[in-house]
Amino acid sequence: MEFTSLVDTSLDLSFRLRPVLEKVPKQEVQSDFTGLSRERENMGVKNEAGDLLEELNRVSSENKKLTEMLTVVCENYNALRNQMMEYMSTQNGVAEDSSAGSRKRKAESISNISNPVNNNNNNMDVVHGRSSESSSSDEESCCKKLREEHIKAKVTIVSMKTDASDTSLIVKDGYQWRKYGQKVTRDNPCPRAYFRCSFAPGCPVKKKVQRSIEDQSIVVATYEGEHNHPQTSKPELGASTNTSTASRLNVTTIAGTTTSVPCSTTLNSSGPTITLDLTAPKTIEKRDMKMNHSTTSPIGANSIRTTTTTGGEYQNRPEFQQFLIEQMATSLTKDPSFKAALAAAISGKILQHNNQTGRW
DNA sequence: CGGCTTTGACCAGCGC
DNA sequence: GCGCTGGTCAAAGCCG
Repeated sequence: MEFTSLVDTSLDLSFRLRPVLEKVPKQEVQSDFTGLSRERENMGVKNEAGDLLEELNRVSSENKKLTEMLTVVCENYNALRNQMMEYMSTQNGVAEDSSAGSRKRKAESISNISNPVNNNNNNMDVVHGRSSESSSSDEESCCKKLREEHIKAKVTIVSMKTDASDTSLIVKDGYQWRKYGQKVTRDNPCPRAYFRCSFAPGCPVKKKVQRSIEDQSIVVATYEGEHNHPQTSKPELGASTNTSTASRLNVTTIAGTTTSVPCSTTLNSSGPTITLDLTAPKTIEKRDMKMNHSTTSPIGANSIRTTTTTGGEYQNRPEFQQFLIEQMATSLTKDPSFKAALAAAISGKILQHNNQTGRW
């Protein structure tokens, strides 16, 4: 799935404004407004119209910039993704993930992925033994990098704001998970929980969940692999959670307390990052809906950030996309400045229509 | 009783 | 080779 179709982050901020702007030259709109103000002989209205017009122009230009930036981002992303897909398609004999098996089998599987040539020459390896290994060290190094890239290509990171007092490490994402381990890592005192998808026996997807060291109210889930089965239930991001133990958990969000960046799009080295508020749509401000190509916006309360290296499976969910669209629409309609701009555009449209028809 | 979580032990990879 | 670290296993216990 193309990123552009993944989430329509163009926002179409001018989905009401653009037609007006395109059909009505700015100068014409301005004259319409000044004409309107003259007719009413009301300076206050004139000033207000001027402000609205100024705001409209500002929003329009901002949207234009955002659209251009997004276009560039999407083009770059799709180019990279196409390259990755080409590489993936050339990887013949990519073994099925053997995570459910022993580590030994896993190692063999990785070997098959990374070095199909050697795999096809097992006899040679047996014959030449150690010399074969040493002579191919460079090749192994290269394949190792490719293998890492292959794995990373399936990695999706989702960070979710939860109640800091909640110690559970559960993210309800529509799938059924079975916890198989927990570990305290060196760089983070908060334990990391390991989950496997338990819905389908052969599903290779694994998930690591750990609280952010910077903000322990943020739960970071790392998904590895791709599901080979449909979603088991509708995700309830930001809500009380997990599939199997939801009744025992209380991962709640703190609605209405955020001053975060609710919806921004960033681009890191590995792909686009979408940061959006999933729990407090009323707090979204239009000025925050700018793209930042160099940094990831801070995650405040009640926000969720998803980072996909290449087309992670999570954002591919129709529910998630619908959620994004609804969030964007809601945030826009809640924005006073957006309303003002929209009102100005509608007024301009009405005036244009009246001018064309010659009646009010 | 089956499925799940917990948790200590084990193993492999990596750096020194 | 050794120690550290992350990832996984598997036995024990819990829960519906």
